[in-house]
Amino acid sequence: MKYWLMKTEPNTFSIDDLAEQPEQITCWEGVRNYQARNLLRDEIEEGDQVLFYHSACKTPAVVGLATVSRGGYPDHHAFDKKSHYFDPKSNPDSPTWYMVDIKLNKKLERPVTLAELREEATKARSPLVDMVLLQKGSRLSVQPVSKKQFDRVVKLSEK
DNA sequence: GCCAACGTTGGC
DNA sequence: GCCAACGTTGGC
Repeated sequence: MKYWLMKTEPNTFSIDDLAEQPEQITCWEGVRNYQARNLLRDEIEEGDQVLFYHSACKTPAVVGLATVSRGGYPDHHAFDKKSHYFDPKSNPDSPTWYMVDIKLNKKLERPVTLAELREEATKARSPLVDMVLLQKGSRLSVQPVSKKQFDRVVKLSEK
């Protein structure tokens, strides 16, 4: 089993929006970055665990936990001319873009803010020192997280 | 709203 | 293949 962090802008799709989906499942469509695409297509599998992160908002934070309920499959929104995510490069015979489905596990009792993660990362031997999210200039919207990092974030949410 | 960092595009 | 211009991300 692997661990991931996925970013979303709460104005577009928040943890509460996920909670309102049927079966609390959503497809993670619209990722249009090749590095993230490769993860979605090749690495992320059913059963993997996800940190659900709110970005580009007042208080950026990990706000929930989710489970991958379906591994990588073509993002059909790219084929739909009417979709905001339409991309003429992609076609059903040779899809450029992929997505996964995730299911809400739980909303964290207490969000773990970016500021808190940064502070935690300054501590000696913290597993968060090399967390991708905290690297300068890192903007990858789907990123790997180690088990230790995942567990530490969960623990911080229980404080 | 500002702006640094990064990714993509396209001319040459 | 280089690189300038442009677009996007995302923290602050």
